[in-house]
Amino acid sequence: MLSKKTKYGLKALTYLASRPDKEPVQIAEIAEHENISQKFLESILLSLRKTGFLGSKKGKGGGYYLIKDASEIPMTTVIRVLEGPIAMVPCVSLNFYEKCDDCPDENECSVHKLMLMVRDSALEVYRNNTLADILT
Amino acid sequence: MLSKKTKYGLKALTYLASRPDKEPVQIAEIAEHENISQKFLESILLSLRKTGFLGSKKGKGGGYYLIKDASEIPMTTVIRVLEGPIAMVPCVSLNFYEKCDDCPDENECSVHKLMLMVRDSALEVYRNNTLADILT
DNA sequence: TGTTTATCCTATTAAATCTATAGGGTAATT
DNA sequence: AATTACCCTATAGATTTAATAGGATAAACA
Repeated sequence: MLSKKTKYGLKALTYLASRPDKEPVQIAEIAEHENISQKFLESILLSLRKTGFLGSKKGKGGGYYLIKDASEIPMTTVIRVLEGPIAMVPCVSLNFYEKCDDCPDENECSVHKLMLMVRDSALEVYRNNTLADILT
Repeated sequence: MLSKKTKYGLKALTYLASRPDKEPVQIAEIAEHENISQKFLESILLSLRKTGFLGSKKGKGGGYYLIKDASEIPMTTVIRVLEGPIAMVPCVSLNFYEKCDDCPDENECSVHKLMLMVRDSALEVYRNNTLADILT
């Protein structure tokens, strides 16, 4: 299940990307427009800034804005920052690999085999779509 | 993230499917072979029996066994029974649909648009693979 | 320079979900 | 009758997620 954090983060990025100009947008405006708890959104935008997706400006007329063009923001990196691993089990994760406690041999594991295919199919979608592609 | 329940359930089904005969296998044997808590596995196998994947036999020589041939058990149904919805958000789920509280219009939602693609790609994998296909 | 605006940051709590265990009941076999 | 092994409910512990609280910091503007 997609976390609210990821959902809200995506919505916020979309809202910023659909803006005609690149002027800073206040948290309050995004929160109201997307029906998100303002304080919760605040922490999400903060992490998106720290990971290099957003810039911010303090004081009057301040807010958040996209640093890069929406077409240069692939979904793979957005999902990994907000949601974490794309893989459903750590043993098939490219960026968050971890061995299973049980399971002596991954190559003999049916779950590994299946989840490898699922990961690849999800990865293909995320790699083929940027923020610009999911604008409505 | 895939739940342990799904992981263990899949492993148990695989273990039963890889058996040469269709004789009942005891919970204890599966639990030991797959490194699963026996009591936890017990509840998982119970639900797999109730949903029609397994048969069981009590008393000495008893245990669980596959009712159908592994090649007739599609991953879609296994995943839905063990894990729940295949979709990552309820608003794109075929079998567990639910409208989002926020989001006045699904057709205008970028998350919806993206997750629809992800669901379809996962669905294709699950539909094209039966229990027989993931045996190692 | 002081007030207002709005982001920045840490800590904490509330809620939900997942994982596992406890403890006994029931049915079949020998 | 004794043993074996599944059946079933309830509950506790652990982890994760979602949200809130409360103030610190920095920029704009009169």
